[in-house]
Amino acid sequence: MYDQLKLENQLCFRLYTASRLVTQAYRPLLEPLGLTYPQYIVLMALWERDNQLVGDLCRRLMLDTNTLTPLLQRMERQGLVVRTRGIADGRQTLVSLSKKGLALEEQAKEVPACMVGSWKCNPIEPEQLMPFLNTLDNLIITLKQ
Amino acid sequence: MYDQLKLENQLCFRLYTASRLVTQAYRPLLEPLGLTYPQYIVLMALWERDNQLVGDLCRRLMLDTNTLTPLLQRMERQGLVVRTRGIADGRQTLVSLSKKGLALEEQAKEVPACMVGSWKCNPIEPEQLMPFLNTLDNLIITLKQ
DNA sequence: GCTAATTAAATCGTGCGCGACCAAATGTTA
DNA sequence: TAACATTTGGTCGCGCACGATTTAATTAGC
Repeated sequence: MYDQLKLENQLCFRLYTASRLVTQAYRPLLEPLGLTYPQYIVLMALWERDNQLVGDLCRRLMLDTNTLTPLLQRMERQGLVVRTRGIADGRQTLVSLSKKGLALEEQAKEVPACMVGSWKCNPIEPEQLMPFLNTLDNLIITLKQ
Repeated sequence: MYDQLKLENQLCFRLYTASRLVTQAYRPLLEPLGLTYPQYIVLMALWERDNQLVGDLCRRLMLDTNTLTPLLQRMERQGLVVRTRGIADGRQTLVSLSKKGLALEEQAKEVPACMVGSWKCNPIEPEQLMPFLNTLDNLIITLKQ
């Protein structure tokens, strides 16, 4: 039995588990809006800036087209976004918010506070939050190369 | 545009992205062993303690049977584990390492060091590692309730 | 001893992630 | 302008995740 193979010594297992549990925790909050978690982050990107190319969203969310294209197609079927072919460049697809997608922002603005409010005890000391986020950002930057 | 809906302010988006990128980073290391990342963590659990019930693994990995059962079935088809019905209690399924699964530990023991070694720059300051892991653990404990 | 409730695992359906591959539009070079 | 390379999205297949349901074995109540 090698120490470096123990689950409790794994950074990766913690990240994997925490990410899954956070997504699970969002589910009851997003279900009333008819959204999955990945759909929610696509909308967050579009609420920040409407009318983005598929490629823009890929870079912003660090997802490849083989993930985003079907996701956006489902969202179009649900009437959350509209996809239109680029006029200048016929290869491009422009993703825009529908009225319904735009209106959802009003309901979604309560979600982050509800999430934090649902915790019985605070899992993150206030003074630990920024270092924690910084470490995550450094990890993302390092792994993105 | 609400601040609390900006992607850059989201803990969840960082966790989601970091987890995906870490799993991606493991891929080239695990592929030579014929393993996916979830299969790797199942094996880590079994290398720590062989002969566990499906339910034991569910609790240890915080995954439900509807994820683990098909995963274990694929691993059995690949000859990594053996699944046997409980003798005392016929409802149970005992998961054990095959010879091949046991032998893989020798190759896998290099994986964690290879992972760290592949980073161009160190994303985590040594003195930040423990607080970072603690925060992840607190997050997991809070969300598991 | 029979039935009801509980428990353990399996099954089913949907939605991601992602490697591998493909098609169309655009650029580039000669 | 014909030939080739590049860019942009899309398609396909497989392996998770996970809610919901089902099946089979055990236990509890009467």
